[in-house]
Amino acid sequence: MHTDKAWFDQMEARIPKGKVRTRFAPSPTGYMHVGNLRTALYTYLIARSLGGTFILRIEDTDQGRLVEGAVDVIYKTLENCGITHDEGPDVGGPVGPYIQTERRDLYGKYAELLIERGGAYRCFCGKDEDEAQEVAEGTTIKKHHCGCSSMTEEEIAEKLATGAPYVVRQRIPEAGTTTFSDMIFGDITVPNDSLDENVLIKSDGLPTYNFANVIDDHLMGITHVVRGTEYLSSAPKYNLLYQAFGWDVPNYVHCSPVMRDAHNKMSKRKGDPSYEDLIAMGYLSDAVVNYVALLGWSPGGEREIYTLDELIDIFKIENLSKSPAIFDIEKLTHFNSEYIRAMAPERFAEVAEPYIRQSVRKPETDTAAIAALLQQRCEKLTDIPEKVDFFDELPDYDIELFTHKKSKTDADSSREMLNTLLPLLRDLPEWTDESILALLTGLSEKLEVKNAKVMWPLRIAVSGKAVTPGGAVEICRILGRAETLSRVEKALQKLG
RNA sequence: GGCCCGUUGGUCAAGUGGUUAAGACACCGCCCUUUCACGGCGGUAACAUGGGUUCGAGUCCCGUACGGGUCACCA
Repeated sequence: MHTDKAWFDQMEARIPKGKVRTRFAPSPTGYMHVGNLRTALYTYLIARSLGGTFILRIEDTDQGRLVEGAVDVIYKTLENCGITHDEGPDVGGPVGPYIQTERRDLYGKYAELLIERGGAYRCFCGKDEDEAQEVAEGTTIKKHHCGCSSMTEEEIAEKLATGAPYVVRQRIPEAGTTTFSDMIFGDITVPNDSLDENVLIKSDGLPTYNFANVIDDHLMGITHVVRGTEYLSSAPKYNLLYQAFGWDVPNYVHCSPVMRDAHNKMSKRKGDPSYEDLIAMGYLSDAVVNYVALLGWSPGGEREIYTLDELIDIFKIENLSKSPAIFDIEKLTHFNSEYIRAMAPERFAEVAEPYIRQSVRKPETDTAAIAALLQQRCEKLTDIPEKVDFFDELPDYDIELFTHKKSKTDADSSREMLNTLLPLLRDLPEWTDESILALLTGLSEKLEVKNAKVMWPLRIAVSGKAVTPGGAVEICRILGRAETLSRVEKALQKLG
């Protein structure tokens, strides 16, 4: 069994050189965790800010966890977030394929090469023999240790001839230390005897993450390997692998996790929202991206609101934080309301429309006018239906609402005011914001009372709610004259 | 348990030997106001801990505590 040098040279020749190349390599689970999204974002920002190439690779070597349609979720999420890839399964590229299961033949060949170079060996021990490893208090974990690593050529050939199943394991030097360098954490040195000789190729012939990652990152010319800190302790082993192949070691960027609280990572299983969940909860994609960028990274100034392109301009790897960050939905909500308020009114009307229509079904109602009232006073799109439901139907309200200390109103004063108002509204020549406002302020001046004294009862009468988007004037305008008069009459009946 | 990493207000965080230790969210108060908001102004609140080094330490070193990661034919 010997390796084909020409073929390896050909693979090497495909690798683009001289440019920063990063990759986002999710495994297709069917949804995008917030932590994953952030990793994708940082990976993208590193590439873009350094004028490099951003690649999407799908890591689906775990056959037990395949999910239908999961890859589409990844495409869709990245697209919605504006995180565009230059190479990937859908757009192709010079170093494809970009799906690991489609690369399966590669790994075996590189495993052979590694064995030749002394960086790995075939291990014929069954799975069972390894299961003694219990991670319990007070127990010392014994590393994998078997005689396979020192079998002679003849013994190996003999085993292979019998068709015995085997795995390929990494060979780790027994003594000494290994040092790797991370762009966030700096140099980290570990004793080699703390490193286990992990499986690189499983008995089904597919590679483990440990191996596939190194091979793919190298063959794809990845210059900056961005991933979570859960891989920090495996990094020395990856370094040893690169060294055994004689390859350049990439820059490592290990990002700390996004936490749900001080002790636990965000997780779908524990009910934490994924990206899709947040969108369904009424958050804007741009706001989510902006907020997530600032979880574990800070540009240093006082500004917090940045577009994706602005993030590209100011992103620096050294501003990434070493410690975990807790996801705070309250702060996301704040970002979201900032984004909503900053939208062009027409654009907001567009995105708000379906939410308004959830509770405002009368076709004649001017939803754009309602949107205008809403824009400055909603934090999430999902706040909308509840805020505007009174436009369709006057709720059954308590006359206690007419009592408002600050406006100096109560049921009696409101009855009196509405009685005065009814004919004036009926006879108002024009039905516009300006004319209604003029009527109401004119009346308060004439009666020498605060505006609120006339506004409050009218707003309650037409909305039946203590809190509304917009005041009496706007609500009357949108309801139209007939509906306004009818609601004022109803109020007068209630008030006796 | 071994190895590795981390620790500035409730949360996100700035800070790279000399600061009254920024800013944001949340919270509280005041102002504005046709409700609620928005907005404006102000306030409460932090360097885990003990030793060093230094004229001087949140910033450097060591220990301790607490937390996290990892120790799979999962990624």
